[in-house]
Amino acid sequence: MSTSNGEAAAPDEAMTDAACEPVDFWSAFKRAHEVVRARVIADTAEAAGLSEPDLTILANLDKAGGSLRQSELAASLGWDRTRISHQLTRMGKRGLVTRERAGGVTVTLTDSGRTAITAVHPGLDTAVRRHLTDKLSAQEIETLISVFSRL
Amino acid sequence: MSTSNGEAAAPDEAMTDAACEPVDFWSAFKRAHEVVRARVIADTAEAAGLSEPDLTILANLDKAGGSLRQSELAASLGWDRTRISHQLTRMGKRGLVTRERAGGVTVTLTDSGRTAITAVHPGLDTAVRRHLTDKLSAQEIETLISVFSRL
DNA sequence: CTGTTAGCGTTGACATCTCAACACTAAGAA
DNA sequence: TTCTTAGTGTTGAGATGTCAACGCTAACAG
Repeated sequence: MSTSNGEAAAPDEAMTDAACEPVDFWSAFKRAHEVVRARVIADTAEAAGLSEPDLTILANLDKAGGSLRQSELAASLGWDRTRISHQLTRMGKRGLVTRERAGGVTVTLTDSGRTAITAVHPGLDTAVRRHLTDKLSAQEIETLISVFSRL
Repeated sequence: MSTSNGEAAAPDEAMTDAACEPVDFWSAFKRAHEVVRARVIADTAEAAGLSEPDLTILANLDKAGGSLRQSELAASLGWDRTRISHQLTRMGKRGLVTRERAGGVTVTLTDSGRTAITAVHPGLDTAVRRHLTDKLSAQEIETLISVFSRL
């Protein structure tokens, strides 16, 4: 409609032509991440009335058996202390987790939280397949794993 | 105990190397994106007293010659209208851009804004190379470009 | 016992992002 | 003209992320 200027504005062009500028390659990376993120969250968290950080915390707690030290949660996610603290405060108000002092602080799933993550978990795997891995060949996935672990 | 089959997957499965599950592959994707983003921003925007959204807006305005319709800015970035509006309000208060009504709204770099983006631009390219493309082989970059454009 | 140090978590202020609701303009239909 | 519709931008509220400053606890030295 408006971008008839033959150069800018079209990220698709930047992508197919990314070999020329590292910055365009980085833009394509950001765009791909954002697109997949939005689709996966729409199919999982949003469909269950949860936010993305809610889902991230709940999934990690569930994988660890239902409770974790707050610092371990932070470390396993690569999150800041204050970010975890604020997020758990919000989730506590909504009844998804509880916190108890025991040396550090131990975070535990409530029944409500366990119910929520149990309901979402299978859909999460399905959504990631549908929006990401199903669109890639086995060899591409291998390459990406190698690349991601190097960064 | 929720993951009765999560880690007990038969060894003969011999999945394509690392990421046993799509969800783990997705986590690695998110982590890689976040790591590169943090490093690039630290070396560019933060070093110049700008935020990431500041830098994104300024770079796009500069590439377009210094001014753009607000709606075109939003379209070229894939951002929401309200997001652009709030961000430009903040940047306007800091003297980086001006806005004028002309049918729609035209956004223009101030001298201050142009100075800022001009100072950062070369460092941006360098940072992306250092933290991203220099760590990848030409073939890997080719593969990633193909993957990103498919998503 | 007292002071120090380090680790862990909280809090408040502020920046950012999203959503819903509203306002303004332009173009076309009645 | 008047009404309607679409496109565009703003605003306010709430959720989220980041930073600096603070409080608490444990370990340890004096």
